Amino acid sequence: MRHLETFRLIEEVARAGSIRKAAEDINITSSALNRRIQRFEDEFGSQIFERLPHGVRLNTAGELLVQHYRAQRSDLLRVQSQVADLSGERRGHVSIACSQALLPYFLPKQIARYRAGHPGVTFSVEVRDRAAAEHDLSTFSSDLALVFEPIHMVDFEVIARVPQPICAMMAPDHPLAAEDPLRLRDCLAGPHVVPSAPYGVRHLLEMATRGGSMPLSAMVESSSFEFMRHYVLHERAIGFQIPIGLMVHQSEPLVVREIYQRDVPPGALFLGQLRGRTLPVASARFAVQLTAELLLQADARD
Amino acid sequence: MRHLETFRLIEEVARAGSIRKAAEDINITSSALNRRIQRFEDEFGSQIFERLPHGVRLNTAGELLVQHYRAQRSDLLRVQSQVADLSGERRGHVSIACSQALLPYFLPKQIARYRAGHPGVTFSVEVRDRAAAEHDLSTFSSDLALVFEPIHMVDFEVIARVPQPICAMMAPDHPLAAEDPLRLRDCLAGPHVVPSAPYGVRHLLEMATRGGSMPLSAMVESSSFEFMRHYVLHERAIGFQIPIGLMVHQSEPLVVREIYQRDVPPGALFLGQLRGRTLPVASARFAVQLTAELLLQADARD
DNA sequence: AGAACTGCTGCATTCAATGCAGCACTGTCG
DNA sequence: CGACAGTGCTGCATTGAATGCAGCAGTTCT
Repeated sequence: MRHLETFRLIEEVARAGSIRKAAEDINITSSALNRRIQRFEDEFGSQIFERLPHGVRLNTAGELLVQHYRAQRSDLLRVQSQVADLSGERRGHVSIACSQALLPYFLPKQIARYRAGHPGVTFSVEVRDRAAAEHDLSTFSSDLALVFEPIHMVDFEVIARVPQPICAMMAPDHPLAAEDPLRLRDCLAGPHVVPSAPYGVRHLLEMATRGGSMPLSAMVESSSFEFMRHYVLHERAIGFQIPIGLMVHQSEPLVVREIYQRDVPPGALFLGQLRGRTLPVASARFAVQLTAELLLQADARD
Repeated sequence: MRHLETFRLIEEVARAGSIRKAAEDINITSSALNRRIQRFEDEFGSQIFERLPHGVRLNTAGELLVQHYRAQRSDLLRVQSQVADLSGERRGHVSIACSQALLPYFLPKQIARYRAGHPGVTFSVEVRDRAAAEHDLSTFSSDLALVFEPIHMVDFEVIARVPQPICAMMAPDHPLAAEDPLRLRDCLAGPHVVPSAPYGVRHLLEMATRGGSMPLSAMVESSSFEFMRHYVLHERAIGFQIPIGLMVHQSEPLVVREIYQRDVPPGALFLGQLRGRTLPVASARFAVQLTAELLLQADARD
């Protein structure tokens, strides 16, 4: 336990970029902090910081060490959670990095449902684009990632995967509101708004229009799906989103229509964890619940 | 680093079965040790020892914790070894648990060859039966296991696998020395010596004779293959061993003959590590060398 | 009943970790 | 060029957490 303290100091120094600055943040003297780091480097057998004229920076050994300690800390949490679990306590914490689409409906409902059964479990939910979500997994700052169309997948171990067709959203009086099938070219012919670059929906739209006669020509581009959802009600425009981020029976007068799948191939929503990691009980159980629910939704759409 | 000290104490107490006894072994007072353990349990949030009238014993939480710390310590060694490696040092330690057959020829040669290239690397070799070898992996007391016909394979991740036919060994003037093919029933008709129960060779012989007309009826049973190898030269008996434990051109006048494979199916020699573990560089490199050599030997026999 | 264990705890001591002040050095800016 | 604001590092005195000592309460075995 105590040792993780030393590691916290190391992490703090790495973050601050200077021993003195880190010492201020932690409220100890710089000399004490300096000595602890020197002592650690002695015991460890190698420098972990390179000394620059304007501070310090982790060297390769340091990076390796930080990675080790993060894994170790998370594993200790897992053990504690397992111990709590075997005394029937069902305590713990679940941290999730997810795409925007999960924020309004899906995750709140799922978390509330889980907490109804296990009130001792706490949650943290962070919005991340698909690159950042994977990064969060590998730094152990999130247990689970729930993202649309992840990119690298190297550290990402897939727990569940459900297809998500791209949908168009629009005002009820939009000319295309009743069109069937709804073609992509018709959507793009009129005014439309698209998500900004790092998002999966944008990526799929790019792929679909590449080489085609009808390019993307968005009048508004945004990183917020919530903004776009509201925007299409004001200017008669088309927006794009995946079904899990939209409710069928919602209060707003929004029409949601699946785009003809030949025009835009459906992407997939991935639930994943860091490859090879053993999750704490609470996270593992919640992942099981999510998996079941996702498969249920996928079946319902067929 | 320092924290692993506390863990060493915990391990010591678990081994000794009593705080006072452990304190004597470590040369500190029992009160100090007692307090450290209590403090740890406070920080950890749960008891890890159950207090019995005659001492203490790890409870379930404790077992979980010990497992965690062993993994953590070994991972720290891996990091240190990687750090040493990136400064070009090629230091480290490789610990191997292996079957007896590897002791006389194979491992000495392989280790010497490896150390010729990397003099900074040290080795430890422990003889283990196939159950114990796997246990050594899961307690992190060995990096690699090289065993004939392992049993459980749950924590055992196979790195390489080579078939090893059962061979009969005998004096040059034994009546069966020139028999071709050499049938198992002929071997068992005369006096023979067999390995004791936990060994793979014995297991395969049992399987081969089960239900057959010619049962095992060993006059001598031993846990030492070296003993058996020498014994067959004194009384005109047949012994059994796998090829890797025997040299073709050896000084002793011993005849080694492969038994007709329809009579006794060949077993396999497995090189393995703990499932999911990342080995220190030295161990990983040595495993690569072993794998190459084993495959070479397998090809040579075809 | 007494001896020999066990884990646990109050009190004094000790030693490792800390805070303070100051040194040597580097880069910046007037 | 020189004052200045940074940096990491170190000698010395102080402090506080960890230790040792002695003793308690409880159990088991002789």
